[in-house]
Amino acid sequence: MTATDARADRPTGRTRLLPPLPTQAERVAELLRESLIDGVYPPGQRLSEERLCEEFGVSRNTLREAFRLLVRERLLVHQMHRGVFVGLPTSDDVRDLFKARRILELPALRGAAAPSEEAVRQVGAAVDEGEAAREREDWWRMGTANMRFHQAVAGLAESARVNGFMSQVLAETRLVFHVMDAPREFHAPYLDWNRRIHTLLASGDARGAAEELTTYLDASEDQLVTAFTAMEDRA
Amino acid sequence: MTATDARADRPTGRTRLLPPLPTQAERVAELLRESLIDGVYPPGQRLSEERLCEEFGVSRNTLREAFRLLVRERLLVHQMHRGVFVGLPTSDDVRDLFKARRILELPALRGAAAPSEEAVRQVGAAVDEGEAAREREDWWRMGTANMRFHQAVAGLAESARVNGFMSQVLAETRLVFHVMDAPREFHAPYLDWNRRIHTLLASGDARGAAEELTTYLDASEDQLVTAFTAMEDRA
DNA sequence: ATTGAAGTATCGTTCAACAATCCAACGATG
DNA sequence: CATCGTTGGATTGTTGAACGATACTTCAAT
Repeated sequence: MTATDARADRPTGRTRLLPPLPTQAERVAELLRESLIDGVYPPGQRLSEERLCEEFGVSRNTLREAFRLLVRERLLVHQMHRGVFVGLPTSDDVRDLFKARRILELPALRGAAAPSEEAVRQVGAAVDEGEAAREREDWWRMGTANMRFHQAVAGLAESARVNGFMSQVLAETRLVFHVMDAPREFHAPYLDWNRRIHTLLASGDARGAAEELTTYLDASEDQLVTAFTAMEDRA
Repeated sequence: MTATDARADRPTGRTRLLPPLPTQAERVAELLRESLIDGVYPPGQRLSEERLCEEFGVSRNTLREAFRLLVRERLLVHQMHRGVFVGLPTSDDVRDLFKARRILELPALRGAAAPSEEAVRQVGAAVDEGEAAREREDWWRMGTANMRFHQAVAGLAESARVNGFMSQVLAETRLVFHVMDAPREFHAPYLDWNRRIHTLLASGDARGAAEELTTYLDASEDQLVTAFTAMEDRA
């Protein structure tokens, strides 16, 4: 502590107007995160520090900072002296993810007795986007829209932290879909469910919407878990 | 990629028997985390890289890796070219934290129609510990026990991810208590509530337990928010 | 009092080096 | 032939120093 500790020792209380100007590590993490949910790196694969800091043009230390972030989000797993690997979810993980989704999504939907106009609109927008993508047979965007739908449902809780948790859960769910690469026909049947849920929600029947979502989640989990256990037994 | 790419490129599928052997950055993060929830560093204070890597005996790079972890947990906030600061929650944060707690705790409690013996036992243990601490007038452990109670309630969901989210939320809540340093009389009245909730839960009345918890959370939030807004207006 | 121009301390990032550790391949032993 | 040490190479873990970039303070000038 020097004589004149010049630096202010508390953060600006002002709410950020300018975007926080991401640091390099955060930018690398963002790029990696998108690559991961896009399935660029197959689940279970090891990510070489040497190769990636070459690829991104950053130093090893910066890359490692980015790794920590994604490990915390469970997109990567870290093994001492072995390196980081793309997450490889198991059927247990699938079950746990759906437990978390029930906890996060259902109360958000039920609690939406007087939901904000904007939040409901976002749910509807995701439904529209999904149906449009199905029309165009753009299966990738359809899957993305489905994720956005569930993100919007959790968004009804109007909580920054709940939103953060939910996006983590959904990112990990993307990994699940990549383990068994069958995103096409997987999301398609659920679009109608999404539409139904939104209709009930918009009409004020949060209760009914929650019931629909419950059966949705049950069905989706069953489908995934059976596919997973079959795959695991085969391996 | 050398001719003989020796390293296995997938993580050991086996569930961890040996503890993951924490890396240095994780150990530093753990120490810092405990210091933060213990209130060693007052909320809002800036944490100097130079001073802390001296204090912990690690290099700056390693310390920065630890910082990333805690920033992600919202215990620290990071400002570009300014450094990291201990989180300084506002009344808005308090409200958001309670939204998240309602989402996480209430469904876990309600969904405990057939709760695991062990999970309920842990809830009871936290209640016992709290009352014992009150007896001894050990206010610090009493506060800790109260946190453990709510962690155990969320634990009824039996989901690793939900548990992770909950411990984050509670760690941040500790920061809230440190902002207005009044942990003593704050937790005391809630112990009886905890006892009541556990009794109802153990007797199979999850519904009633959830109602008790609802009023608990409402009261606690009100108390905190009013204290916070008063403090904020004064500043 | 306000503005503006140094000065300084700290952060952001890179680089190079070394120790620790894991893994594959090899070879010895039964 | 199978099993078990040993060894060598590759990768990660961590450090220390360096340099540019930025924000805060100081102080002078208006």
